[in-house]
Amino acid sequence: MTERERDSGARSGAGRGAKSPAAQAEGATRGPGAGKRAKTEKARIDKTRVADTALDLLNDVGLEGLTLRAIAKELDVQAPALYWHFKNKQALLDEMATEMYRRMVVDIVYEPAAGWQGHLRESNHGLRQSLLRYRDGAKVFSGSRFTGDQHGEGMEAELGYLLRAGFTLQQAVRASTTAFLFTIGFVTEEQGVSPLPGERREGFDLEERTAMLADYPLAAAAGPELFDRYEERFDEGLDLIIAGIETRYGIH
Amino acid sequence: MTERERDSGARSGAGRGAKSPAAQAEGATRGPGAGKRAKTEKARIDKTRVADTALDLLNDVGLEGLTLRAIAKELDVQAPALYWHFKNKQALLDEMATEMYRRMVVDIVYEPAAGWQGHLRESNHGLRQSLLRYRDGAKVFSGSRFTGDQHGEGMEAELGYLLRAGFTLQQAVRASTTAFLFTIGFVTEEQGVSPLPGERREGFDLEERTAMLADYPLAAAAGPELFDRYEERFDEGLDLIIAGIETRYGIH
DNA sequence: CTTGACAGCTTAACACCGTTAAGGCAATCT
DNA sequence: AGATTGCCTTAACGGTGTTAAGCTGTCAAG
Repeated sequence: MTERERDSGARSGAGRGAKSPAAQAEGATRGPGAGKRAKTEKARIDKTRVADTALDLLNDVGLEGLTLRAIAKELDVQAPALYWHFKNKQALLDEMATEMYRRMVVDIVYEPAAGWQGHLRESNHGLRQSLLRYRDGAKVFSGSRFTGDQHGEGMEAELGYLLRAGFTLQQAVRASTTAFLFTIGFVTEEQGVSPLPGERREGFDLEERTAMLADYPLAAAAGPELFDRYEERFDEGLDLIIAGIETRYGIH
Repeated sequence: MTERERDSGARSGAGRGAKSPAAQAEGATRGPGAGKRAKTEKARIDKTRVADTALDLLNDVGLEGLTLRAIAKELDVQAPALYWHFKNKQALLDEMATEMYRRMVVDIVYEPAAGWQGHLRESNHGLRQSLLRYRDGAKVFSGSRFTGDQHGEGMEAELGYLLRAGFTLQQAVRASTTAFLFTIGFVTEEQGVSPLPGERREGFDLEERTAMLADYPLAAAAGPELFDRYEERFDEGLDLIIAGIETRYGIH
């Protein structure tokens, strides 16, 4: 118990004759259709449905409020039931992150003629949008690891694209991870101030900050460039990185 | 209680005739000297001593294990005593982050002749080193906000340096935050794999990963460039960003 | 058609968490 | 000397992730 254990090691674990649950067709019995989170229907739960529900709930209550009991309630189930499908809460969060990634891959559309610069821009734009779609999305995403190997496909495509553009494998990895890590850092910070697009967390009054930093005029003047105009600043940061890749690797 | 409240608003708060505690000379009574965390001596506690102790403890138990009861025990005190000095746990974490920043500022030495590129490199190197000094350092740091305005000084110096090198204020802010956010993202990811220099978290076996991604040869081959060689990769990412700043802003 | 197995849930409970309420004690001020 | 007040203690509350054990419906084998 000293360290979080993750799901390394044998998967046999806790139960009596535990066997990992089989994947299951969705909404087999009736499926109310487009209705959001139908509370009335008591259907079987499975890994995917739990993750979906948890992602929905995340936007209402945030990461702190995302308790197993709350998720279970949304599913018309008792909290320990979740342990049949997940080893622990972290495994559920991992599944949520994986699901976020799946949706991201689906959402991104690549303009064929945009070149590797456009490709990198599009994938990181898509990443940011995907993270912003959920409250505390960046924290959930970066605090978890993907389950399975489905992320391999997206990564393979991105690396392949860069190699064909003339990158070495090492250059391709370093270029894309630099952009990736910037995006993660950016959105983490962004959501610390603005948890969801349009909302703004308390205690981030720009004028108040300016007043407090009156002794440091430059730092004070930097306010809007630090806690506002996220769209523009993200684009600019990404452009800086892309320009650096062009210059340093000599690929245009 | 729906949202974390932070210490916005009136600082009067909880107590009966609460008055914010005065800063206090350290180890007034005896001060056992260089001994680490002397458990025997029962001295007065204050904000700084609590944050120091908590930072020490952090390296032993990690962010998850950093409970108020554990911190209190280390200080030979009961947990609720901490509420005399801090509004809540988040305020304590904020103080820890601020203390991390203070130590960082002290540690960084700037080579005068290095130019703005060297300046940016040095400050981000210093930031990374400071975060790596504590288990979950990046998470603590990026999940908190500074108390007071002491960070204004460092920011003022950095921005001033860039302005003198020919940057506009906007360029200076965007250049330095891009590097800053990359560093935060990088170390967050790094500490997810290697919580402290030398240690490595379980479940991150490189060979295992390679085997799992056998269907995706590029992604598989990228392993060492994703979960190893952090020093080198950080330098490279930073260089990419600096090169981009040079190119895009035309300042060399 | 009965009988077992077993997947998938429920109920009960545990240890621990952050936090609050109330009171006690010692130093300081009047 | 008496009151004040800074700083800490004890007790307790509601909530958390997690485990143990038992119940129920489905479904295949006899």
